[in-house]
Amino acid sequence: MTRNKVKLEYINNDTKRRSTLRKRTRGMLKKVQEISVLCGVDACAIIYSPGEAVPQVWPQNLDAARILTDFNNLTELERTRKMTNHLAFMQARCATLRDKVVKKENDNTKLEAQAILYEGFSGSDFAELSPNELLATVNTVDNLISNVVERMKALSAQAQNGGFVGSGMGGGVTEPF
Amino acid sequence: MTRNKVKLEYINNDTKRRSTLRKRTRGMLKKVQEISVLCGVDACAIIYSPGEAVPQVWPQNLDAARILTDFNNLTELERTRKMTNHLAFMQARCATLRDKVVKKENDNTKLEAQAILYEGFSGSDFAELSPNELLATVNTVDNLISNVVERMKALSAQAQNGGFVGSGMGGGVTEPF
DNA sequence: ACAACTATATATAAAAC
DNA sequence: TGTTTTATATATAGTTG
Repeated sequence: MTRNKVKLEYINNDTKRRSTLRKRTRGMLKKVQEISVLCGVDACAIIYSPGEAVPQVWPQNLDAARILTDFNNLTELERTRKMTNHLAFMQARCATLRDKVVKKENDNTKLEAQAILYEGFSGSDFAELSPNELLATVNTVDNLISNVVERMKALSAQAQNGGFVGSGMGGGVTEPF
Repeated sequence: MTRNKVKLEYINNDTKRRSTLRKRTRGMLKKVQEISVLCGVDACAIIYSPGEAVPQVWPQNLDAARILTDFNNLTELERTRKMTNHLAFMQARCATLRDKVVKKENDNTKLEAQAILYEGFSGSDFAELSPNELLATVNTVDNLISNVVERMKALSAQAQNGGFVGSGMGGGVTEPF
């Protein structure tokens, strides 16, 4: 990861892989020592190198054995509880995100419908619309009609004779639904 | 070991030590994963953080236990592996959803901008419309509806079952935006 | 295949938020 | 107290002997 950046995947080249393993093992063990000294914690690393009967371990003394034993002595419950908590957390988070996506999708559909409508005014092609877009458009149109009707009512109340009101409403508007 | 070089000895400052532990633990676990993937070896690290009942371990599933010990309770292993898989799955899903939200948000912004633009052109505040303009609008809406109906017919002929056509028409129409 | 060397990617201490 | 940013030390990929 230095001269070239290296992808995180199994190194097929035998020589390279072994060289990398050697170098990184050294590095790892050094880091384990550092964290343990700097922070005063029990830490331990084990790396199985192919061909080596005994894995590389730090710390090299029997402290390692004690650390491992401690780990194994953790009850199964303790170990799995942490995982469970983590899982529950992730699930909750996922649920939230899902809701968010749904909401965004809705907003989106409405905005698209609106855009389509406006485009409709300027003569866009309905043959291109998908079923969902059509439905959204229908909704928008309906809303538009409500607005128009309301406006007309207001006007007809305002102007006593209201002659124009009866005319335009007819056939096309309400029937197809 | 970066802004300042740090001596390899116990860090007395509480805050610093804890911060260092957190950061280095992350780093360590990452490196364990890397060596294990790059070189295809079994590797495992355990770090006991004060205050945490359970040590930080990589790999996070009980493969760690397999690496550490010879115990082979297959049932237990299987069970935990499932949880681990599930967890990994959830994590991936969360990532995807997060991306989706971002994307939707972007789409949304664009659409909003578009809507604003169109609105600017057509100045469509209905309370402002004159009777004549209303009539024009009604006609336009009428045309829109014809176009939509035509398109729906085409689609319902195209799709044998035509399930969508019947569904959304009624109730949704009144839903305002 | 290994150790030493270098150029670069990473890790991370400290600062900023 | 935890995350993000920044400057620097460290780790290490590719190279050389």
